[in-house]
Amino acid sequence: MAGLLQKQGDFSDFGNVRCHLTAFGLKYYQIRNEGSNMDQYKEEISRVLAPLVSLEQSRVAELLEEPPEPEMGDLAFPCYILASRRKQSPVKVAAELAQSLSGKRGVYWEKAMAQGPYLNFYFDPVVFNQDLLRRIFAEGEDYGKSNRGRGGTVVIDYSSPNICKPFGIGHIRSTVIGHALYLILEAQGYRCIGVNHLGDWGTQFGKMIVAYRRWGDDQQLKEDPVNYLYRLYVRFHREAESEPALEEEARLWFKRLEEGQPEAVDYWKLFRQLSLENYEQIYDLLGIKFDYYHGESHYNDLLDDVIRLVQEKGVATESDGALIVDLEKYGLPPAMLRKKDGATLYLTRDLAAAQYRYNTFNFVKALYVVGAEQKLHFQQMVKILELLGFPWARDCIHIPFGLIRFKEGRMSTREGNMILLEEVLQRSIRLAREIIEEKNPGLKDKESAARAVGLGAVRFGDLSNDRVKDIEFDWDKVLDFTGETAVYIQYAHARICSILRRAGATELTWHDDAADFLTCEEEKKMIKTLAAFPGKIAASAESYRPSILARYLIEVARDFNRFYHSCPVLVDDPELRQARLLLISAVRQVLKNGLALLGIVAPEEM
RNA sequence: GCGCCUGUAGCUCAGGGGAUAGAGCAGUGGACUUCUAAUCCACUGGCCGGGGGUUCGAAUCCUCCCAGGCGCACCA
Repeated sequence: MAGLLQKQGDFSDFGNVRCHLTAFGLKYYQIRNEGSNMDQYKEEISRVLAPLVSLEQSRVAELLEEPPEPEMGDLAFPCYILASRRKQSPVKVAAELAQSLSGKRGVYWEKAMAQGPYLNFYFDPVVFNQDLLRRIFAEGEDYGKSNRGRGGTVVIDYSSPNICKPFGIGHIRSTVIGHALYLILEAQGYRCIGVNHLGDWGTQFGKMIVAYRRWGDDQQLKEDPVNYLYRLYVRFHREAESEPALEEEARLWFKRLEEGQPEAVDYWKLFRQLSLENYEQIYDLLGIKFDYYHGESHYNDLLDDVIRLVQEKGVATESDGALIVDLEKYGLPPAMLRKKDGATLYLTRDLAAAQYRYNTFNFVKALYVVGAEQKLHFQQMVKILELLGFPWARDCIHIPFGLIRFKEGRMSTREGNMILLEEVLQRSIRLAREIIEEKNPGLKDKESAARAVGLGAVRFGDLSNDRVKDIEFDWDKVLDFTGETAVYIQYAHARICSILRRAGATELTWHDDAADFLTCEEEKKMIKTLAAFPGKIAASAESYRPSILARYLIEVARDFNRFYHSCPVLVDDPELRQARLLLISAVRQVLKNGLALLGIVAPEEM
């Protein structure tokens, strides 16, 4: 077990330039459904209610909440705060309010009733359904989007693997979460810029050069570059335990690299190129793109300026020959910017990168989708940027995520104890292919369905849980396509497509009369859930948590499955049939739009 | 030692001041002559880590403790 833990340590160190992750001090705001139709409903109800309860209308709107059960209506006003003011029980207050509203209705709500300490409002279901479905049909692919970002630029630093190390399962979190945030923020009207901050600089290259010069073999490098480099890296650390001089030699080679010594630079270029080619295969498979591959080396020319700036501003001091920033006043340990041998560090490069990003892109936010274990690093970075007088320092936000860890004994790969992301993806796709072969042998394009399902499963597994929590890697769980998985959502989508195909309903147009037919419980619940979509995207964006959207899509699919089992769509009654076709078409739209924001493909057949 | 994160059903997790704490998996029992059963329905399963506090009301906020994880000057 100790051995395993050790391996885990190696692994996470390995995978980690930016690979694990969190946003400290982050408040998870409860988002109001800005731009969603719920606003109109709250607006109307709060306008009626405000004078009766002697509160500001906006305050009333804030207090309105959704009841836990559908029988309790659609929006509820809790009467507790009035109770203490009026010195009456909340139950009595609710009853009196209901009394004064009895027989009244609005455009959107049709009645108000007291239930215990709550005043519950019931929407007019026809108006509600018309409103919402009309909107979904009108907006189509844009349903759910908003323009809250107003074109502001958000720079998102994600994936960021370490050159010379294979793309392990540990890298998936930053890659997939970062990409989802990119898409989600884009849907909120931000201009997103994705940066892959490759770990292509640092003393590790000194180590690689030493290892390759000692033990390297051109032929093996050619055959399987990244794995071979990784083996050399592992070997370096093993040998360095008994021969500490290796470490010193590595530092020397990195120094040479920083000074531009040609042999060192040639090695570096070779290693970088080979690694990049490997990563790009995986990005292609995942459908992930970056606007810039600006690795750490990209900022080399700016490092002198950073050092000069911190010295001029008097924030840095010499200590034992190294250049550090004392952050004790701020409750943080000292941060080192230059080692005694003159070489710079990760933090130095990040300070340069932050300034570069601000100067180049003029961002409103710069997100760092990086493991939680680097929280301190980003606290130091932001504090130093503040000390340097940059007002935008507070817009640099660490989006942390938990580690992927392994059950003991689960992993016994011979070399290095690595699980390669590529292997995970391929296995998942293979399993999807087998299941499709078994369940739907007549399917035309099995390969693309298998890819959508296999890749979606892995992605969703990562996105559906709160990112701050550690994830235990478990093959059985990764390869389980039942229950709360992407497949569940994709399957609902495919079923809808199938019904629409059978009905020959390719071009559907919404008409308000259809709302009269969508009145059973499953339909009402379904429509209400669809109405929540824009608010869920906004909440995901605001708290940088794709899991909110992922969980919501499970709910949509679940509501659909319940509807599907109790309400047949292809019935004889032409009006009911048409109404249900319109409804499921709207569901399809939401599922498709939502999955797209998570980077998951929704096949029409599977 | 100091700091941060996590602790909810057997397992994996939602819920982050309000109405009886919810899903999935696992278990048991049902539902395919009917739109794909990768689905659905029912049942079983909880001192929400523990103690104190704030509040009309706490899984949720504060505080202390316990357990696990992650950090804490020449790695990234």
